[in-house]
Amino acid sequence: MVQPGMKPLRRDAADNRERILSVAGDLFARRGLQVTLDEVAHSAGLGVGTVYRRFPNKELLVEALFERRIFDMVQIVQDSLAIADAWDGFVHLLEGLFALEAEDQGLRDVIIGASYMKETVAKVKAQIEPLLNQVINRAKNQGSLRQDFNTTDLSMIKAMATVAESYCQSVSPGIWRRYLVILLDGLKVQRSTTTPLPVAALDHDQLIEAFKSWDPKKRVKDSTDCYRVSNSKVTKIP
Amino acid sequence: MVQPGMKPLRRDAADNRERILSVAGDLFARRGLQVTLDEVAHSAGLGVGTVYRRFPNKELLVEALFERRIFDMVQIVQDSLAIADAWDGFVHLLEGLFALEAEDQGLRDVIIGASYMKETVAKVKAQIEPLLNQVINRAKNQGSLRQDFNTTDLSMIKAMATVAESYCQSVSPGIWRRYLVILLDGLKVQRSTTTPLPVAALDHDQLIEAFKSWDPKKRVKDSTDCYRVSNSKVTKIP
DNA sequence: GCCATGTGGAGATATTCCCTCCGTTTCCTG
DNA sequence: CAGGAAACGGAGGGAATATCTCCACATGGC
Repeated sequence: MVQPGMKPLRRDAADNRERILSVAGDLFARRGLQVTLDEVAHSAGLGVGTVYRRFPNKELLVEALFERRIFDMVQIVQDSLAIADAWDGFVHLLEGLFALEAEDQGLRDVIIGASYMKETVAKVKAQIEPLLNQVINRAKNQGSLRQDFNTTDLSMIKAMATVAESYCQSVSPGIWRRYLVILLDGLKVQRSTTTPLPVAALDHDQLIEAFKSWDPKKRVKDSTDCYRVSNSKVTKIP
Repeated sequence: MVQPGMKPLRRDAADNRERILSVAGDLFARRGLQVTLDEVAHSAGLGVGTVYRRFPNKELLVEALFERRIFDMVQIVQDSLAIADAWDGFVHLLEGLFALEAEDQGLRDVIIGASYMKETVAKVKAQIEPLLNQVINRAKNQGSLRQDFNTTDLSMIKAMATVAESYCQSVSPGIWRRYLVILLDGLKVQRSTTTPLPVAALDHDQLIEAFKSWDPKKRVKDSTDCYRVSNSKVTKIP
């Protein structure tokens, strides 16, 4: 990230920059891009001003964090096409794409919201689209994926698996896989039995807990790592 | 709603009250409880002050609109239990509950958010819960619903069907039924073929359109009916 | 025609978020 | 170790956005 013609950052500044990226990545993953840069600064044990010197505005911080990961999508789709069995390829596609988004609300906000990194996202989506169609049609032609499945269903299925995760992330991260399996069982043309579910359901108390954090007003000020900086020493506060 | 000991409202005031309820119901259904009372007033062709005299605050307006519909949930669950075939009862349950919520974002906000009508919602949920378990267990014992289905999955499945609708409501209302069928096909223990989908998928352009309205910042200022009031005459403006 | 009842909508109040500014502190080089 | 360039902290400016109040003015009904 250090530009060619620029002096390298002073050591403390470079450290802080890294910590900002790390903390922001955490917070965005947990609570989405709605997290304030003020809050990022606090969690990193820094003042807001410091964050804004390193990343002149929120957009640029978001770009620094997500640029790469957006292009990961392309790789996933290509990998899926390279898998010999059409159904396995389809499953690989869903698992790959959903994992990216389900486990990082920040990335989700970038990809489905139209506020940050519009052009990059649009470019990648356009690049991916024909490949998605190939994966889907291959599975339909094989007779494993239901005929009435449409390309646009992909986005909806993604939203569906993802929303389950977003409700439960704090309580049982990775639960989206449970619901993906149910969906896949619904997308297969025929099957004689159910596929075992890879993750346990929430229990009653967990469900209650999960719903609590769903109130938009009380959006959990989830405690991430917090740092304190003093005398050139950085300590992590739990 | 006219309290026993209170004078009835003047005719114009009574009319306006009705129009407020009707307009607010529409707007809340489409865009959720985030709709401003200022906006409700405008759409009804009235000033904000008028709305606030009739409903001293937003909470009370919300209650006036949704009190009944929340109790509809109980009826739906009871009906499901009365259906002879266990699987049919289960399907009836999902269709009934999801229809309520999927097609009215306001009601959804009341039921899942914890901001309005907390006590009422909590009471109804508590009342319903044991019945839900009966519906589910009956279907599992019958051997039609997958054994690993848990009561808590119900909330997640509901969120899943509902999120599809909330993306697409403006473009293809009722599309949640398409995804409910896919989910049901995934929840059945075994099946030899897929169940026909009751609603068409979005086409490519519709998907794009649907995603546009997903930007929280540009949340569609969807045009509902608007009224103009002058000389005691109310005209509807399209 | 009178007046209790109802109306409009500007704006007070509160909150939230992005970002700037500048007095102070820290690093690093000579 | 001293001096200057670089970095830091965090109060607060400014822009949105929402809820709700207030009161001069209009209206319906007796």
